[in-house]
Amino acid sequence: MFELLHKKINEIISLTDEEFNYCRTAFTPRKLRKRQYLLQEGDVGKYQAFVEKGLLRSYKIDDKGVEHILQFAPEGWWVADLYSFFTDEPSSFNIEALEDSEVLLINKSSWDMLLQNVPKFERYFRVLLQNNLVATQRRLMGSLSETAEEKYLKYTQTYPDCMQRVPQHMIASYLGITRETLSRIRKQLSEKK
Amino acid sequence: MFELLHKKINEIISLTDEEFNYCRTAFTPRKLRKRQYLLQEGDVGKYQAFVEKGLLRSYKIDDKGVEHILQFAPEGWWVADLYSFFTDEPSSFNIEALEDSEVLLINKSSWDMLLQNVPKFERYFRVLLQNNLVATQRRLMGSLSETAEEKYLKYTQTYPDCMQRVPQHMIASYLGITRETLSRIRKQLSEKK
DNA sequence: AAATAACTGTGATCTATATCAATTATTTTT
DNA sequence: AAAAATAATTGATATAGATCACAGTTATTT
Repeated sequence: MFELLHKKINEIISLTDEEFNYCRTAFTPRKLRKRQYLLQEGDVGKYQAFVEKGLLRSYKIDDKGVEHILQFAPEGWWVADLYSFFTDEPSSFNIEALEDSEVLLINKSSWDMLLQNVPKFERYFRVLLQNNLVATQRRLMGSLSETAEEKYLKYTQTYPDCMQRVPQHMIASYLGITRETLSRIRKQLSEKK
Repeated sequence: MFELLHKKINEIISLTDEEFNYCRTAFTPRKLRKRQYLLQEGDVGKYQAFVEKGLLRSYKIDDKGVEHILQFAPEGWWVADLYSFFTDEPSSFNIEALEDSEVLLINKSSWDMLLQNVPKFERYFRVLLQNNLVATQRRLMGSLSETAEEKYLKYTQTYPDCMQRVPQHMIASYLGITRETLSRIRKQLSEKK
């Protein structure tokens, strides 16, 4: 159950067996069925989730009722509403399993304890955030400068595995375009090459 | 020279005098004249900069030659190309002073030493990154769901001080719209109210 | 295996914002 | 204070992508 987490942590910091055994106790495993929600808009995002198996997405619904996907989280990724988690404010995000999934949940107090007892974890999370920030900045710059087609090609090339597991209209929502536009782009691409 | 940095660090972690004195040695002060560059596209971003005085921006130029502003950095903010800083790859960003400014620079090896000698800094940077990530995610979601007018109102309300110090066409570039569109939006807003 | 629900494709039309082009402020430099 | 550079405004026109509407597929559920 904790193999992938262990492996991922080890890529960034090295833990003694004792430290990792303590770490285990901080998490609660949970299984999710396809379409099950880990967090719904309006609730407080009490957990950060590490995905051991399956695939989740976090998204938000705007004033006009349109969904916008912030993140897909396949195996080995973290997903949460960080703002809600750290402030205890109600979340504006939804987090939903797109496949039957297994996640490891950590709540705020366990997380605080973990950092206190194994300070190396400050570094682990710092590195994760750093990488996530760089990727999010790229996505933002791209969303301001690229055409719909460029975005589509970029993300299917960057996350080919993940994009294949996800329905097209969600890819569109992730890219910030409509499903109709994405459908037309795919048609064009298949015709020209 | 180090007052603001000291104050800002203290908001997140508490340092002994000894620790802060060590911290000082990690930074090099630098004055920048208006329009002077701290980093140019193609060079490696060797420093993270803390702004003690003045105002900088980081931006990127896309394939069509259009500028896109990632960040304005007034007093108390950090600015850098994190990707280039951590990987030593050439940067695709430019960082330019928009006013005469004073910054504190820290290079990679000093930064590594600082984290090694004062591990509390892991937490300081983790918290900075966390806040930055949340803000960048918001900006991304906004860029996908809001109209040009909504974006304009949101950012002038969120950063009123900063937005007033910056020429209009740069606000437009930050929002991801053209200067013409911004000009028309401002006209409408001034007419209707 | 039907029935239902979820997803994808395609045409017709609309719209917010971009682009192009020229004019008028406003700063900055000499 | 004039000249030069930079920034902002305004009009006319173009366009990428949105919206609407419906038909055809593919998955799930009963």
